[in-house]
Amino acid sequence: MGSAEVDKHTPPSGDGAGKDVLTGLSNGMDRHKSKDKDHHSHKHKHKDKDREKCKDKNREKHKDKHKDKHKDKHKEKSKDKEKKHDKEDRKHGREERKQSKEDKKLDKEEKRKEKGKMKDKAEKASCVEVKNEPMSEDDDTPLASHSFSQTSQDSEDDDQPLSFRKKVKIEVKAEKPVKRKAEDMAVDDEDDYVASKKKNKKVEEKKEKVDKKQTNGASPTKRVKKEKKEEEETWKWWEEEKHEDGVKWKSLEHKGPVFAADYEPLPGNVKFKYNGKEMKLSTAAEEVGSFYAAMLDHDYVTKDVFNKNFFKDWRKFMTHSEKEIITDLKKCDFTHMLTYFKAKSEEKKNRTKEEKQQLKLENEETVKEYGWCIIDGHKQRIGNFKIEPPGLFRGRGDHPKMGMVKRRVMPEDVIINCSKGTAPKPPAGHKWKEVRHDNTVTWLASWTENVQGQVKYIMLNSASRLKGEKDWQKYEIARQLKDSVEKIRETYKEDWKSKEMKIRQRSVALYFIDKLALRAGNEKDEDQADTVGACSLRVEHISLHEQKNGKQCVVVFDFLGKDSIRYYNEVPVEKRVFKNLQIFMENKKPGDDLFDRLNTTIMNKHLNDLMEGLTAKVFRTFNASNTLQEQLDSLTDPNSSVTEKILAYNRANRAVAILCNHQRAVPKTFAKSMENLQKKIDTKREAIQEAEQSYKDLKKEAKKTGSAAAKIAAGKKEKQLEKLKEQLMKLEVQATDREENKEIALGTSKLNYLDPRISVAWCKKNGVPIEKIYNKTQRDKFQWAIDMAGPEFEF
DNA sequence: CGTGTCACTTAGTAGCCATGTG
DNA sequence: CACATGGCTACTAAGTGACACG
Repeated sequence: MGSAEVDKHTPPSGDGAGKDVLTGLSNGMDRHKSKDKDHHSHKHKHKDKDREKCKDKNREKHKDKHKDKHKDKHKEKSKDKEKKHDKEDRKHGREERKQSKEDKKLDKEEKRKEKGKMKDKAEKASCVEVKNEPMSEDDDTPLASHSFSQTSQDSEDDDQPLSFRKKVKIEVKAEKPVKRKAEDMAVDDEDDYVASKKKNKKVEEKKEKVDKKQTNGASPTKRVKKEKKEEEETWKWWEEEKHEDGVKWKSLEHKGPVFAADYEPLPGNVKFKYNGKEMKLSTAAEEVGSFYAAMLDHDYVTKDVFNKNFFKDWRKFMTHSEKEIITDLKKCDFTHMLTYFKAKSEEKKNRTKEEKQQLKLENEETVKEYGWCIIDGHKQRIGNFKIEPPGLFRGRGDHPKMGMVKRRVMPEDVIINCSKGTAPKPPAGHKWKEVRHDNTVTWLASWTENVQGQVKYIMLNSASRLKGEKDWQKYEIARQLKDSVEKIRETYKEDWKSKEMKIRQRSVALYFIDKLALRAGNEKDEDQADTVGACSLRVEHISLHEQKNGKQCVVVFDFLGKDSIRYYNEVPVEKRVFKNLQIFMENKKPGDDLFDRLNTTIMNKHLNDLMEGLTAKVFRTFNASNTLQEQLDSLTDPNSSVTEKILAYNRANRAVAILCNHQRAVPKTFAKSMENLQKKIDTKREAIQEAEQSYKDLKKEAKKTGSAAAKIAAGKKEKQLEKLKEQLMKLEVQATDREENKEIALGTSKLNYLDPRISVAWCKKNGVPIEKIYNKTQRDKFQWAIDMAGPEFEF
C-alpha cells in the first residue's frame, strides 16, 4: 500500500484547485483520544445483550469479539513515518469523534427523560424557536457569533441533531436459516413467477417493439443468420419487452460456483522457523501462515493492525501445542516460505509454451462449463463464477480488520439460486447450504464472508441483459434529472435561506452533491475504515476561508472518501452557503458531524419527493454524463484528425474523472516510460530535420537539373516528410495525454458514469471507430448503446 | 423510527498477457 | 527472440439505497 497510498493522498492535479500542501487537518487535531474506551465497550455490551435476546445462537462469537475490540483499542503506533502525519491526525480526530458522539448520546438520553415532562411546553417552544434560528439574509455580518445552539438545544425532536451514529456492527453473525422469500414465492418452474411485492417506480422506456419478441429470440431465421459463435452475444434484449416489475428472470440454470483449489502443503524442505528454530506446522497453521509469508514484501506487514489481526486469527488455526510455542509474531521467520513461493512463481513464468497452452485450455474448459448460465433461454456470461479463495483480508485505508483471516468457503456455506429442478450438483461429498428459487433477485449463488459478515454474490457479467438493462435505466433517470435539475437547483438555493436548520443543512449538502459530485455519505460502523461522503462530512473535513488565493468564500475540502481516496478541493461558494457552513460549525468539535440533522435517508427521501427515482447518486451520473456531453461539444474540432479527436475525447473523459475524483496510483514505470517516449520524440524530430534538409536539397537539385528522376525523388521525400511529421504529432499527442493522465483513472467513469450513448453518438458523428474508445469488454457491456444510439443522440 | 439486512453498483489494483521493439 | 511495457481482466473491497422488522 505504502507508496501507492501516499501517491493517492496527493491532491489531484488539473482542476486548478488543490495544489496546496495539506493543511486542512490541523484544526484541533491534537486533541486526545483516550477515555472513550470505556464508553465504547459499554455500548457494545448493551448492544450485544439486546441481540442475544433475539438470537442466542451467536453468543460465543460475540464474546470473542468483545475481546477483539478491547485489544484493538489501544493502538500504540510507535515509529511512524512522516508521511503518515495526516493519517495519524485523522485517527486522533476519529477517537475524538467517537467520544463526542458518546457525549452527545448521553446528552440526548438525558433530554429524552426530561422530555416526557416537558413535552407540551417543548412543543410550543419549538415552533417558535425553529423560526428563530438565525439566518441573516443578505447582510454581511458574519453569523459565526450568533448562537443558535442554545435555542436548538431544547427544541423539538425533529429539529434535533439526529441521533448519533454508532452501532458497532454485528460481528459476523451466525447464519440464521433464512428461507422466507423463496418460500412464499409460488414459483413454478417454467414461466410462472410471482409478481413482485415492490411498488414500482420505474422509468418507462419506449418499448414498442413488442412484435419482435415471439419467444426468446427463438425465431429460427434469426438464429441461422447470426450463426456461429456469440449468437447469444447479439441477443438484442433491448428490443424486447421488459420483465414485469421486480421479476428478474423466468428461468435460470447454471452449474454452481467454482471453489478454490485445495491447499497444497509445502514440501518438506521448506521450513518455517520460530525463534530461530525450524518447526513443522500443522497443515491448517501452515496454510494460514503461508498467506502471511506470501505478503512479506507487501506494505501491509509493516502495519500494526494488520499484524495484530493476523496473528490473533492465525492462532485459531494452530494446534494446541503450536499455540503454546508460537506466541510472538516477531519471532516467526517466514522468509524461507516466501523464497519458495517466489521460486514457484518464477517457475510458472518460465513454463514452456506447451504447458502454458495446456493451462490455458484447461482454463477455457472451466469457463465453458461454469462461466455461463442459461437465463430465460439465453446463454449469458457469469461475471465471477469463482468463489473467493481464503487469504488475509486486505481492507483499504486504515481498516481495523486488515490482516484477519478470510476463511475458506465450502459448499455448505453456499446458497444456490436457480429455477426449480435445475439445481447444480454440489461437489462430491458435499451439500449446498440451501437451494432457493427466488426470481426477484439476480444472483446465482451467495455466501457469507467471515471477516465483515457480508453476503457475497455470484452474478452475471456486465454484458448480460440483467446488468445492461439496469444500466440503461440508470442513464435514463439521469437524463430525467437533466430536465428538472434547474428547478431543483433553484429549490435548494431557496432552501439555504430556510428558517429550519435541518432544511438548510440538507440544501447545503445537496449543493455539494450537485456541484462537486460528492457521494451521498452513508453512515459507517466503527469497524470499517473512517471515510465520509456529503452527508457524513465532519467539521474537521472542511475549512472556511473568507479569502483565499484571491477568491472569496472558499471552502477547502480535505477528507477521505470511498476506498480511502483523498478528496482535496478548494471551492469558492456562494456567500450564503459560506455563512451557513459557519453556523453549522459553530460550537462543534472537529470530530462532530457537519450536518448533524441530516443523513442519507433524509436526503434521499427529499430527493425522491423532488423527482421520482431520484437519489443522491443520480447526481453523480448526471453530472458526469452531462459534463462529457458538454466537453465533447466544445472540444471536438470536426476538421481535426482522428488522433486529435481522440485526444479531445480523452480530455473530456478526464474532466469527468477529475470531477468524480477518480484517482489512481501513478504507474510505477511512469517516469521511465515517459523518458522513453521523450527520447522517441527527439529522435523523430531529428529525423524530420534531416528529411527536411534532404528534401530541400532534392528540390533544389530538381529545379536546377530539371530531371524527372530528381523531381520524383523530391516528391518521395516530401511524402516521407509528411509521414514523419504526422508520426511526431501522434507521439506528442500521446505524451501530453499520458502526462495529463498519470494520476487520474479514466476507466471508472467510462464504465460507470458516462452514458455510453454519448460516446457512441460522438464516434458516429465524427467518424471515429468505436474501437478507439471502447475495448472489447466495454463494447460488450455497451452493446445496447452501440446498437441504439445514432449520431444525433444527445444526453 | 431506528436499525439491520440484503442486493446491487462502484472502485482501485495485482498481475497476467499481448504486443511492439531492439 | 528476449524483453519491456502498457492494457486489460479478474478480483474483491467499499460504497449506495431499498426494505423489513421490532
